[in-house]
Amino acid sequence: MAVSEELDSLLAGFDGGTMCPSRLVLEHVTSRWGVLILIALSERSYRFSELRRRVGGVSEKMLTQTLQTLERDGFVHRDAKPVIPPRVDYSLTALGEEAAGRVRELARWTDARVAAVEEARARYDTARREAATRSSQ
Amino acid sequence: MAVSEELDSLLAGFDGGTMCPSRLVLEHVTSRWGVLILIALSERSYRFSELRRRVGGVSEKMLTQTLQTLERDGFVHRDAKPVIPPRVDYSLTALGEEAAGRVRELARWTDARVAAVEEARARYDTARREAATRSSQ
DNA sequence: CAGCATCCGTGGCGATACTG
DNA sequence: CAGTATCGCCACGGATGCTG
Repeated sequence: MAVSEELDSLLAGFDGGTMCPSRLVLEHVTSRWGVLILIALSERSYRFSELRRRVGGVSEKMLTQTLQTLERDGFVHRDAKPVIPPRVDYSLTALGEEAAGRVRELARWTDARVAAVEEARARYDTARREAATRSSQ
Repeated sequence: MAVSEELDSLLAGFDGGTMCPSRLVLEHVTSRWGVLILIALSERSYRFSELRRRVGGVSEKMLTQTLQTLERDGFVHRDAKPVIPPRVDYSLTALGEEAAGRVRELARWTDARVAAVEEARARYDTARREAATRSSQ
């Protein structure tokens, strides 16, 4: 229904025998650290360790790895200045800004709705608990 | 900068000692199968095996697991009819529709931009290859 | 049909050590 | 400082078999 027959290949997961490319891209963008890195870089450009501090809990390895994936996909621009000590600035490309905009929308919505989600969880948990005690009687 | 100091706790990852709740919710919504399930259910309601066919590549286990997470978070409504053979319909709640809307936006954008991403990858790969041959000379 | 339980492999991810 | 390289765990997720 609706207006979205164009997402068929994404949902199908295959594009004539091989893995659907758009699903791969979507997984990069929605990956655990990809989301947070895109949001951080949509604020401003960051140096490597700045970014590591900004995105709480990310390991050095995952930061490197995710940045490389995002750079390869054309979302992130890596500017390595040939100085000592090394200095590398990361920023979003035009493509990255477009993606980050959507991701931020989702993140902002999530942030706004956390309370509603936690209420739903409480209802779910008590409902399950009551069902459990009832069946054990 | 910009308009988004409200995402600070999300980026920090911690909310006064414990894991930030909004990050958990975001991870559920952006999880590998969560994204695709939300998109599918935004078309219409689906029965379990219907949904399994609609979302290509998802195993029965992951479909069950992801649906339970989304149901607990209040995104998905589970309607189990007491009939034989069993029939269970899944649909989005109002909260789920809101989330799915954002996710769909991202997915549609991704679908539209796959070509640009693949061009970026080609540029990245050839650039790296040239750098490699140059350093091996 | 719609699950749940179990086993089990892969790789995501963190921790550590080393380099330019 | 900004990485690369290596090791190792365990959790995500697939395959199989069983139940109401």
